[in-house]
Amino acid sequence: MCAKMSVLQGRHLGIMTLTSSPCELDNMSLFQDLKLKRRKVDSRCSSDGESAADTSTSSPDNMPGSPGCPVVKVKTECIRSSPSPGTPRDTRDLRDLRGTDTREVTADRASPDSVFPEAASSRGAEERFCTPAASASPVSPLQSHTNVFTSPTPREIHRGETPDRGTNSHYLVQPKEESDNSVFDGGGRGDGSSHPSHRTPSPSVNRIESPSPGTGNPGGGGPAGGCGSGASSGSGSSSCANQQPGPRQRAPTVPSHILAHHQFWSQNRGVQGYDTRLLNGVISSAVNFGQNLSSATDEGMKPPAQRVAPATPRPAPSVIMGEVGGVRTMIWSVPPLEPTPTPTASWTATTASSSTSEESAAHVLLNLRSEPRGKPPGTSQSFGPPLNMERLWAGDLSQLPAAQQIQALNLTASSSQPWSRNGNMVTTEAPSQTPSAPSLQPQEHEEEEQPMICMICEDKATGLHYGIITCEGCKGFFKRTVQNRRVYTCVAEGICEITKAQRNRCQYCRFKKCIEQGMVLQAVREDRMPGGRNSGAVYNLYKVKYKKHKKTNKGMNVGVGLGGTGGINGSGSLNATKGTMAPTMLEKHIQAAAAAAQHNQQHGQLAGALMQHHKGSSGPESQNTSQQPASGHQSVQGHQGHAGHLVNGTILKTALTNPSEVVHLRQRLDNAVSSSRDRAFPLDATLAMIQTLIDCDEFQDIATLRNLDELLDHKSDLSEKLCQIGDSIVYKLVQWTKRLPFYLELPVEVHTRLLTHKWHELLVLTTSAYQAIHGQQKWTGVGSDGTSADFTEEVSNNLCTLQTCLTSMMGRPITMDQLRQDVGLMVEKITYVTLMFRQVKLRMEEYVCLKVITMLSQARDGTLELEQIQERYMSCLRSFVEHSAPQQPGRFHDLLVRLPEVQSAAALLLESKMFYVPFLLNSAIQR
DNA sequence: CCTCAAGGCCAT
DNA sequence: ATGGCCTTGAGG
Repeated sequence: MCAKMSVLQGRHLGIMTLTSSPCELDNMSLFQDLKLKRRKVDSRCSSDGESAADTSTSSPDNMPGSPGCPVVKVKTECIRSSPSPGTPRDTRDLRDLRGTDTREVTADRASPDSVFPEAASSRGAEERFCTPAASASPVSPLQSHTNVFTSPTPREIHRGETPDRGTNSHYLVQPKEESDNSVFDGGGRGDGSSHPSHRTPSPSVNRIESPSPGTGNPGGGGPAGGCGSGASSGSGSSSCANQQPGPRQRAPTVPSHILAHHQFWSQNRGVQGYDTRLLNGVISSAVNFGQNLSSATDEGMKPPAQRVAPATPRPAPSVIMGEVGGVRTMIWSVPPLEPTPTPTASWTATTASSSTSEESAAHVLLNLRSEPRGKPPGTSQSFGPPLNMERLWAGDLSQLPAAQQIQALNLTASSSQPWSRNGNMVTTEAPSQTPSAPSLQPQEHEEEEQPMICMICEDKATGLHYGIITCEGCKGFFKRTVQNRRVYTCVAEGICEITKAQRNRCQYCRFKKCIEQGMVLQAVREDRMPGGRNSGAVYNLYKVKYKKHKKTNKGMNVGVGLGGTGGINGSGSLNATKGTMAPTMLEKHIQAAAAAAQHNQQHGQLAGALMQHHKGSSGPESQNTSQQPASGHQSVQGHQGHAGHLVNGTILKTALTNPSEVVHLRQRLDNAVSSSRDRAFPLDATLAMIQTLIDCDEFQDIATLRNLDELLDHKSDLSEKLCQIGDSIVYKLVQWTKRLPFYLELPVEVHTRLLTHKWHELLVLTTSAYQAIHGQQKWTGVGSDGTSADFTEEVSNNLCTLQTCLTSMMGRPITMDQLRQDVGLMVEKITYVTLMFRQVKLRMEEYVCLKVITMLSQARDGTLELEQIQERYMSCLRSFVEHSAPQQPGRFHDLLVRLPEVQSAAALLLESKMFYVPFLLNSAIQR
């Protein structure tokens, strides 16, 4: 039981109790502590081949080169698993540093350079990222580590062993903290001293000799080629460190559990904190479960009791923890010293210190006037919205500047000339790029071979890359970022200037600029096929652009009939085009089902109703069924390859630990042998599986607030109520997870990740389904025929309910206007989802399947295991639907295509942070 | 055959 | 990790 995770001793889910750490540690260090210990534990435990191999067979390019970078890098698997043919170029074998706590290693050295002076001396002229401009005083490694901590992406989850389960497989995340050789290495080819790589017009000049040393084989460059160093680095994360936060602040002595509790609810800015808390709660519970199965159902897992509201909030560093889309990123920044109560609404100080004020209470409850997410408080500077790369890789393209994405493909007269865009494009971000740089105007003399300027860094451009004119560096940077789904973080304010000299200082801002300037994600090929011209729309479009530009320079408007841009719809839902990303299992199903049920039009009516209220919120089903990623490449999952794994002890193990699940494993094995999608799911198995899900769902308990009367008592403390609700949500969701029949099939970490990613969708789905199924008694007058009048009436009803509840909770009236302004959109969206479900007459059996499917749908990082389980419930749902509603051949599809709407509503819930709203609505149903 | 925008390689 | 240089390969 080496992965005991003794640092986590949460008594129950609600409290993130980290008793093993000194109470003065802040959240950040606690979490870090946890991760580090966890990793050490893992390295000790990884006696099997995979983990060790993962460490020892890494490409030499991933070897740490020099220490001191304030970046905690996370190494991931090589996307292409071929071993690197080359030999290590760095003779220093630093592998002994791997698998150890970098913090321990680095903390002992006086200065990074003292260990590897040659590394320091080899710094290139061009500063690499992460290198503070004034790096005279090296940052303490420990301090540096706490600047940014990015936990591994799901992609980094490796099969191995799960010590705390005593099984032979683990999904343990192994963050490899390495010194970043990119920081101090001498690289710096972009210092200008090298020969410009500007492509001369005559290709023959460049085509000389060079029998490429390593590979030689032309085919080697193709997809089957070796795993070059460039491709070997997985999706890590890094950050720039233009600014270093001050030294860690010592916190006043506060009992750690109270501190943690308070910091979650009162300090974190909204959902991120909530996620983290959820995460920790899940981890705690899971560990409890793993350690003591017998107690899991009784003492250890009691619902959270009421807690005393935290005392005075301490001025701790602001920690932005958590994740939203795929990767957890933690940023530690020192808050402004002056106690400026930023309007960046949060549970922050207002919750604890101002709860006596009715105004602030309202503020807390309604989370009024919150600034855009991610905007650093105190910055009045105008710049583009923050780029959430996790969500970006999760397929949410809505945060991209849609106009610019389209602009990259749309050839309007004014903006189609990349040369001029460099100077003319009004981007809020990086407003002025070195004005001295010559802004080339193609105009009449475009045929003249003037050097092109990179639209990102103003280096010498080599042509059109991914949609815009860029240099080789930015081209490669963009390619690597997209290919590896890297997640960057800017520790400054996200407005770092990107020039040739400084482009490597902040990857986040560089990539952000790439996006803003119109580089096209979809142009990075998923299949990595070199050469040629994509026959896809993306390539054709800017091929046209380039050619037309060269030939006529006339303003032209190429119709962007680009299906691939359909993801820019603002909803961030499943239908968001994944571009280069392979469709998820869910999407495949939706597509397949769509093909079978194309004629089905039935819910356009309801969509129209919503559209009346929200123009621009496009119905998902209208798009997702027709879209395919730009490259039709789909990795064919080898089911057979996993059959052996299933046979190999899994069923036996399950039979011993969870006999009821054997039938499912059996089914899974069958699925592995022959594609389950085409097989009929036996009805009896279907019903059994569904009944299991229904039994473990506790629909009403999850969808409602039990103690609403207590919450409505405005005499009690508001923050307490909110804590209660939050505790309750975490508790219920975790309990539900642990009751799931496939709970034992997946490691705790995976469950944690799933719940962390999906909690808001699960809430919306549950509460909406509950309202759809049980709420009809209340509003008997509603015909549920999906008319606009129904929708309006439902929204009004819900708002009234909400108004009543919130007024009661706060003890002061809330106007409807205020309510509409702050939660109107969310309530409408949730109502829409509810009506959707009601319209299709959602059944309990279908709801439980959808819930599991929702939970298991991962944008792209889903493991095969997840997909298989999801597949199982897809088949289950389909089987049920086919049997229960044979007259509705399109029902299966109809149900699936509603999930993106759930996601969309959930996204609003996340933004509003008022996660209790759906519960209030449902509680009203009960009363 | 040429073009050129993909991806790969590999020294830094 | 970066970026200069190379190969690739569909399209013209």
